[in-house]
Amino acid sequence: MSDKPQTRIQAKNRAAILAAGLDAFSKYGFRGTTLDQIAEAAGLSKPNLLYYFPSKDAIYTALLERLLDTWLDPLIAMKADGDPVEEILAYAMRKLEMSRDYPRESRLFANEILQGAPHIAGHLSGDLRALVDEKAVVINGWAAAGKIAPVDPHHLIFSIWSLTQHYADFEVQVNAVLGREDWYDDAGAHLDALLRARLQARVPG
Amino acid sequence: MSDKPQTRIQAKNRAAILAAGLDAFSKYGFRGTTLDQIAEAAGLSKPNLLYYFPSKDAIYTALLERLLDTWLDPLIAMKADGDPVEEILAYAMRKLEMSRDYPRESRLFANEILQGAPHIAGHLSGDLRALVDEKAVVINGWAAAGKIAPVDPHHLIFSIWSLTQHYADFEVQVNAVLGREDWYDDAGAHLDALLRARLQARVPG
Amino acid sequence: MSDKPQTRIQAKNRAAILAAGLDAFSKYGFRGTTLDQIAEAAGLSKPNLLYYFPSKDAIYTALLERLLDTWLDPLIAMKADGDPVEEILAYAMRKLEMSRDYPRESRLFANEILQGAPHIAGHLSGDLRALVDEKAVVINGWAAAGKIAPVDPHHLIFSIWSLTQHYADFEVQVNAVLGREDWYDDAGAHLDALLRARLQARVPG
Amino acid sequence: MSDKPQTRIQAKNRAAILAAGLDAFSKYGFRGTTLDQIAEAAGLSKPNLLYYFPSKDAIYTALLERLLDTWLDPLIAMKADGDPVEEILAYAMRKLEMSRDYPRESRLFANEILQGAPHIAGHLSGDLRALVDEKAVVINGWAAAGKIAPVDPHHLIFSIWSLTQHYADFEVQVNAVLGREDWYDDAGAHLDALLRARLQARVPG
DNA sequence: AATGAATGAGGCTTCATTCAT
DNA sequence: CATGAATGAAGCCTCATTCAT
Repeated sequence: MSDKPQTRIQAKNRAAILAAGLDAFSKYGFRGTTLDQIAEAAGLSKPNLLYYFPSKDAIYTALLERLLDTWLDPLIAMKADGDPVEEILAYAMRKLEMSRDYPRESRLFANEILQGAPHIAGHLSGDLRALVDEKAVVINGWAAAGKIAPVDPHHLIFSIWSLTQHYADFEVQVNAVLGREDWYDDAGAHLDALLRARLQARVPG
Repeated sequence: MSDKPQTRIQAKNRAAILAAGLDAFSKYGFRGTTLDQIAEAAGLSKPNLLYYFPSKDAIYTALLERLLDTWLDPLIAMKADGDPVEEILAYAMRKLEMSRDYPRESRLFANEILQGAPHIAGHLSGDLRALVDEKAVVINGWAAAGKIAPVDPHHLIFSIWSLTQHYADFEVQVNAVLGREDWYDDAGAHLDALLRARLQARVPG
Repeated sequence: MSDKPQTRIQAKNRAAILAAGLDAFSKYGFRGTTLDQIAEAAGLSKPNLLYYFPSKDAIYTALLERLLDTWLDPLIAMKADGDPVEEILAYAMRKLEMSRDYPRESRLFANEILQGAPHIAGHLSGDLRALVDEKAVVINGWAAAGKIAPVDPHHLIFSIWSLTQHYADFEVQVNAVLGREDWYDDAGAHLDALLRARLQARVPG
Repeated sequence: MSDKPQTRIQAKNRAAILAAGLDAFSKYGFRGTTLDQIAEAAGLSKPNLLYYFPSKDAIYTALLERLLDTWLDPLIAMKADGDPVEEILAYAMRKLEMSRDYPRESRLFANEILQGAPHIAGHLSGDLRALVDEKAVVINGWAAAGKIAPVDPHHLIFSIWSLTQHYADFEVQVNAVLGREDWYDDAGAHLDALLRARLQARVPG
């Protein structure tokens, strides 16, 4: 948010702290993470760490804010003037990619929500809700135009969230059940088929 | 596991502790929960609580074990000799009901998995994997018999898990985005349509 | 001390408690021993144990008193009218036997003294001192009569105590250094030779 | 072991902690000593104390290691090329001096052994045993050369240990029985006579 | 910009003892 | 005689944060 001018060393240390914090918070949760862990992983002493961020909570909040900055980008990128099915599928695929490329961020977010979203409740019922409502209008428009099968747009979006984030948030379970870790392409194909079938379903009658 | 005979007071207090523990652990995670919270909610002093369970971990583990005892029941109940589409949809609906009726259990499980499943890693790659593999054979059989569209059975099961558990695990987000809490029927209808479309899809060509 | 009439079961349980207490206190010290340990080893519930002895301290004190009842017997048995050298040597041998036969009692006593003798300080400067002084007179008499070499009687008695109790109190060290546990006869022979040489030493001149 | 460079304040506080710990552990044993006691005596807060030593056990272990570093020095100093009787007597006198000058260390050691030597069992059957065996060879050599009377060297060493350490470990008893505390010279004279008589004894026949 | 030192609050657990039956 | 239930006090240790330099 705030863009204070930073020296190079400041930028480097702040980045190291955030990286270490992301690692720890996504793995152990807020309470389960200690400043010692973060300081150690960031290569700083604890007081020095607190020179960059005033408190543990500040690190966590900074991570969450940074996350929210990009978390919605894939949905924002879904444009009304594209091909409806492809737009929706592209959105789902972007989300799946994020689960692959940024699983820690996904788990950080999941943790926050699980705990009741204490830090971002406002964001959820504010920015997020507004964006989803806006995209719901788009989706309803596509359905009204006969470009996709009629569908509850909110729950469609929830479905895309859950289907994709699952691969990051429940990664250990996926790995354990499949017995291997190279399942990404299969997941993508499956997701494509699942959504495509639904969006192109003929209305009975 | 071992069912020692318990006095009435023991049964009552153990139940109170487990109830309080479920509440707290599902909300704050293992580390974020304190024995004081649990003791207070259970109406016991802290040492008295430890008279019934030897440690914080023991409470958590007992909850997890109790959960795992029933967690897989819906999947187990999916029978090879029923109507394929209806069996799968019934399974999904049972899972959705569980998200409605036992959201704390779902969040407890989600928390455990998010942290890397430290307590139940063995269960995941043992019992769970075996059950899923077994059901995958059934699903593949249905597809081979032309009763459902060909589908990756493992990822289909993951989809059902994620789609349904999402409503428990991300409940605050769902509520915030929808602005209301009576969305259960809509979710069910959406889920039904989504899966039905996929299972009955005609293979192109 | 107090000889209250006891039922058979009372006597049995008191004995079991004292046996278990001796075992534990001699091994872990007063603070390092828990009532749970004693109760478990005695085959009683903790409240039941406290029915027989009102407190942990009472068990410890009872053991100490029982010990003191016999602790001085070997010295008491050293008689002025016997053969001086043989009387003294017999005393030393009786003490050595006690180290072999009652090492836990010896360690219990050593522990108490090491801690500053909080429970038996009075006994030390009372009964014990009187007895030692009395025997010192006897020893001095023997020396004056030319039956043994002149010797400081108090320090002679200290020597016998330390030389013999060492084999009980420092048993693990003795075993570790010797690499075997069947050293009792050697210790006896050594002790005999050591004291005999001193008592029969010709006064130079 | 590792001699990390320490700031002056570190050296001071570590020394204060070790001094306080020695006092307490030698008096009350490991279990009987509390961190509060040590912290209070060292003039530090409890968490600050734990800033210097990671645990109660670490303090105890550090004390024990420091003790073992010098505990054997008197025996090591007994040289094969000196006068046998004087070497042995000098050893005994050095040990007696240690009982006078470092009684707390002696009691700390006695406590550890009494409890079964949980921290230093390895040392006893390792370093200690090797050293004693080595000196036993020396003593046997002296006896074979006719310089001292034949004697079991291991038990001779045990005798010296017990006779001297007794004055530290059982100090309260010695004081109580003698009714005074200035007995050191008498003890030395007695010890000298006792050992000298044994070492110079003519073999009968 | 950085660190060594310090601490108050709290967390889990133990334990001697008491209460009620 | 005996036990299940309960507790207050204390013990070890952790941790976010502050202080001093």
